[in-house]
Amino acid sequence: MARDTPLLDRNNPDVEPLIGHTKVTRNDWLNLARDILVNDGVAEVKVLKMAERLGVSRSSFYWYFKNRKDLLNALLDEWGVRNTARLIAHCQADAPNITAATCNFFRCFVNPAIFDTGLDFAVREWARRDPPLRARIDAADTERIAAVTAMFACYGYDATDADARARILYFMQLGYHALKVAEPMEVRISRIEAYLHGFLGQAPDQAALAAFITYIRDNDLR
Amino acid sequence: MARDTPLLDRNNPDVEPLIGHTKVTRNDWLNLARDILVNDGVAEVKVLKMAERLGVSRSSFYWYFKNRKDLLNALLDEWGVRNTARLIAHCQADAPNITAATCNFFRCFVNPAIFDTGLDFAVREWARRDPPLRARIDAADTERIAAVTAMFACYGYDATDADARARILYFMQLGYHALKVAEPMEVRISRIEAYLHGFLGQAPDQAALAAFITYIRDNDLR
DNA sequence: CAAGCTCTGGACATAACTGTCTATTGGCAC
DNA sequence: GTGCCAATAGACAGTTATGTCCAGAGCTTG
Repeated sequence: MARDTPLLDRNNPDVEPLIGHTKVTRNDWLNLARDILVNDGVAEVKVLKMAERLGVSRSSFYWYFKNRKDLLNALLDEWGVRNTARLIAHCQADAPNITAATCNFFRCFVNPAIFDTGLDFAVREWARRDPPLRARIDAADTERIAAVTAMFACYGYDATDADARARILYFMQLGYHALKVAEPMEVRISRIEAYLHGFLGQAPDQAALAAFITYIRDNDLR
Repeated sequence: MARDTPLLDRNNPDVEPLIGHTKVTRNDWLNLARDILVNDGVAEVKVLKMAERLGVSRSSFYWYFKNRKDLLNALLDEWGVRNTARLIAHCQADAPNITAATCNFFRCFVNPAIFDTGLDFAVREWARRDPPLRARIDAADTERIAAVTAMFACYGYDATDADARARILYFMQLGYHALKVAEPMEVRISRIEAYLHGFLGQAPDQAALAAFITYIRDNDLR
C-alpha cells in the first residue's frame, strides 16, 4: 500500500517555496500518482483519492492535467526515459572482468536510485490491459537482454553461452523482484558469491566481489 | 485481455445438461472470473461485466455467491490447492540424475495443465493490496524453494550450492513468465541445453534432455 | 395439476469515480 | 489599489459499480 504521507513540493526544502495561490504543484500530483501506481497498481490512481490526500479539491487536478489519462502518460514517459537506459548503461560500463561487469549490472537491482524495480513491475502489470504499452515493454526487454548478452560476449563467452547466461541473469533478477522476496541485505550478500559462480560458470573474482559488497554497505542499501 | 467467449457449462458436452430454469452454473461464474483474473487482474472481476458476458442478470450472481468477495475467495482456494502442491510434487519425482530432475521441474513451466503461471502471477498482483494474501504467497514461495533446494541436494550439490542454484532456477523461471516473454516453443527448445548447463554447472545428460524435448512435442505444448 | 423449489429478471438504493462549468480567492505587476 | 491571472473550490451531470428485495418463470415431485 502507498505510504500515507507523500513528500510534497510544498514541504520539500530542496524545491523553491510555492508562489501565489498555489497549494500543490504538478510535481506533487506526479509523485503521489507514481507512489500509488507502484504500490497499489494503476487502477488505484484515482483523481478523487489523490485530491483528498493532497488536501486539495478534485477540480484543481484538471488545471495541471487534461484528464486522468494525461497524468498516466506522464508517468509512462518517465519510466521510458529512466529504467531501460540506465540498465543498459550499467551493462556497458568499463570493468576489468566479467565478475566486475556483472556486479555493475547488479547495482541496478540493489539501488533503487538507479533502477526502480517497483515502477518497472507496476508498468508491466498496467500493460496487461494496454496492448500498445505491452509492445513498448517487449521492446525494452529485448534491448536490455541484448545489452546483457553483449556484456558476456565481451568477456569471452561464445554466442550461445552468452545468450543463455544473459537470459538466466536478467530473468532471475526480475523474477527475484517479481516475487517481492523480503530478505535482509545481509542474507542477500551471503548468497552473492554462490550466485555469481552459478551465473558465470566459474569462480568469481574476489576483488570485484569485495568491491561490490563495499558498494552496498557504503550506500546503505537495504 | 480475457477472451470473448468463455467455455460455459451449458455449452460443454462433458458436463451434464442444465436442468430446470438454470442458464448458468456456479462453475460458469468461477471459470469466467478466473479467466478475467488471469488476463485483466482482480480489479476487473466485476459482477456487472461477468453477468453481461454470461447473458444473465446481475442479481443471478447473488444466488451462487454471497457477494463479490465470496467469489474471489473461491478462486483463491483453487490457487492454494493447485499450484504449490503440484510444483513440489514434480521436484520430488523420481529421476535418474539432476538433468532429468530439473526437466521434471521444467514440466510445470511448459505445461499449463500442471502449473498455471498466469494464475500464479495474477494472485501475486492481487496480493499487493491484500497483506494476508501476501503472507500466504510468501509461505508458498518458501515451500517451493525448499523443494527445489532438496532436489539439488539429492544429486550431490552441497548445501550452499544447492541453495543458490535452487533460487536461480526458481526465480529465473518465474522471471521468465513475469515478463511474459513471447517466444515460439522451438526457440525455447533451442535454448534448453545452454540453460541447463548454466543451471546445473555441468553438461546436461543428453538422454534426459532428449526425453524432455519429446515430452514437449508429444504434449503439443506451445 | 398443484405445490414447492430453484433460479432469474427488474426495480431500487447507494456509493465511488470522472469530467465540466462557473465563481472566487489571493498574490503580483503596473 | 486596481486589474489581471494562476490556481482552487463547489455545484452539477453522467457513468459504473455493488448489493437488496421481490415477483415470477419453469422444472420436479407428490
